[in-house]
Amino acid sequence: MDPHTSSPAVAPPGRPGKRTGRPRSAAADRAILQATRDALAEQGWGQLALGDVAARAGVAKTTLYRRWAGKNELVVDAIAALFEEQLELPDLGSLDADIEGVVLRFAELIERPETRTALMAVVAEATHDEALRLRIRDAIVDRQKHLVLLGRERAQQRGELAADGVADPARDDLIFDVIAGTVVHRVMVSSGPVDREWARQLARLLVGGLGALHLPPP
Amino acid sequence: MDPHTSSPAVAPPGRPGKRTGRPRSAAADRAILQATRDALAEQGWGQLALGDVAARAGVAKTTLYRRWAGKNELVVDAIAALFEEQLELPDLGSLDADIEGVVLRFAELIERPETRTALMAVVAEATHDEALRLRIRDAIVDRQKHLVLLGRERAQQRGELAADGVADPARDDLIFDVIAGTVVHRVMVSSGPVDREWARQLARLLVGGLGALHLPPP
DNA sequence: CTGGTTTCGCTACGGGTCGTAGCGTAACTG
DNA sequence: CAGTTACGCTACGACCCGTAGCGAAACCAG
Repeated sequence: MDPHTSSPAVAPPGRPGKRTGRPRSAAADRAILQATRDALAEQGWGQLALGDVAARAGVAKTTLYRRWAGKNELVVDAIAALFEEQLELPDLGSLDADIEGVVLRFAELIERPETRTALMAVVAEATHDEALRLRIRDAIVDRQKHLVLLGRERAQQRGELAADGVADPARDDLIFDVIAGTVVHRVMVSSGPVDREWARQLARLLVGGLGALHLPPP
Repeated sequence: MDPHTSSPAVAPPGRPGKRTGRPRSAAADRAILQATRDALAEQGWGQLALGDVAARAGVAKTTLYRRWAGKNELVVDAIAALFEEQLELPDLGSLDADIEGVVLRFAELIERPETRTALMAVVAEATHDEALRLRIRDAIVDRQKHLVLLGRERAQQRGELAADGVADPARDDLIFDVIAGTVVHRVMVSSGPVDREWARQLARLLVGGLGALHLPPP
């Protein structure tokens, strides 16, 4: 009972309850998600048809509907798989270089044709779907944010940033919104490239501005 | 010949060619665009049906299709109308205050329920539609960008920013991506409020970082 | 007033996608 | 072996899309 709560790409909870009957094909999961990404890249969100995805994956349409409730959930999982791997970022030695690295890594993901069309569309749908919003947060946003927090901790250890005794989540949120939002806007709206030079400028702007945050107002 | 090239909300080119026959109802245009915004706010992009929009507007479905090619174009015009009015921004006396004002004005538009769901969805669709991308640029993006450029010019006149002899469009683009992108990300992804305090922090970060842009690399 | 032109509302339609039901078969478990 | 669950397949009603065709309405030139 209660189907398509699986979302295998997000949370395969190793519940100890012995499952009986024929197990779900993990190969089918992978084929469906890959077919979803292919179709997204070729046709975009608007033209994406689940029947077509099932056909591409070599799977019956009913099989797809047994695992995902609809277009939104399927696409979130398909895209989230791209964000899964890269959870770490090499220490590049300075806050400036770390920000530059994070920016380039973000852009690397967002510039993919599958991600471009899917990410914005799913966020738009999430406006009227609380569950979808949480799913996006867990599967995508929090993973991005982790990289930003990682960079801040390193900078504090290096002494580049004042290590306040108390955490400042509001400032973390702001920095994250600036980095992620700027990259997304650059790619999606301005349609400009995110190359090393652009990333350097953004990093310089941020590092220069970070010091001004805790100063008293003039 | 060549229907729905009108887009009356964007460009009513006063072609001197005398039009004969029954003129198009301007009231119908307004009713359709308003009905589109209402339906967007209530149901979101995904559930938006053009037949429903026509019914809300008290207009035949065929009338709607004579003026707009499809969902994408209609929604762009419906949203663009919200961006039309506010082309100016009062001079608040300092770069810091001006940025704060621009941020609050952006948020004011983006936080509306119609805009939230429509803006992202249309940008997603524009990934595979060059004409739509240009339409969005003309109707929405350039108007936002104008505010940012206006703030920069004022700051240069005040002497807050060095008035280079040569313009630096790359820097303007960066600043615009930072402001607009950060606000959008804050509202759409982080789901956080854009209040005066948050705007103040972002403005402080930007003003602090602007000076570092033209320094030689360490 | 008359004829020409364009828009309007209305109805109807083919085509595509959605999401589900039903059935027989395949895979795995005790 | 029996029990259980997933699978492929077909079929279906429901919905929305976008267009065609019609007669009526609104405007303009003569």
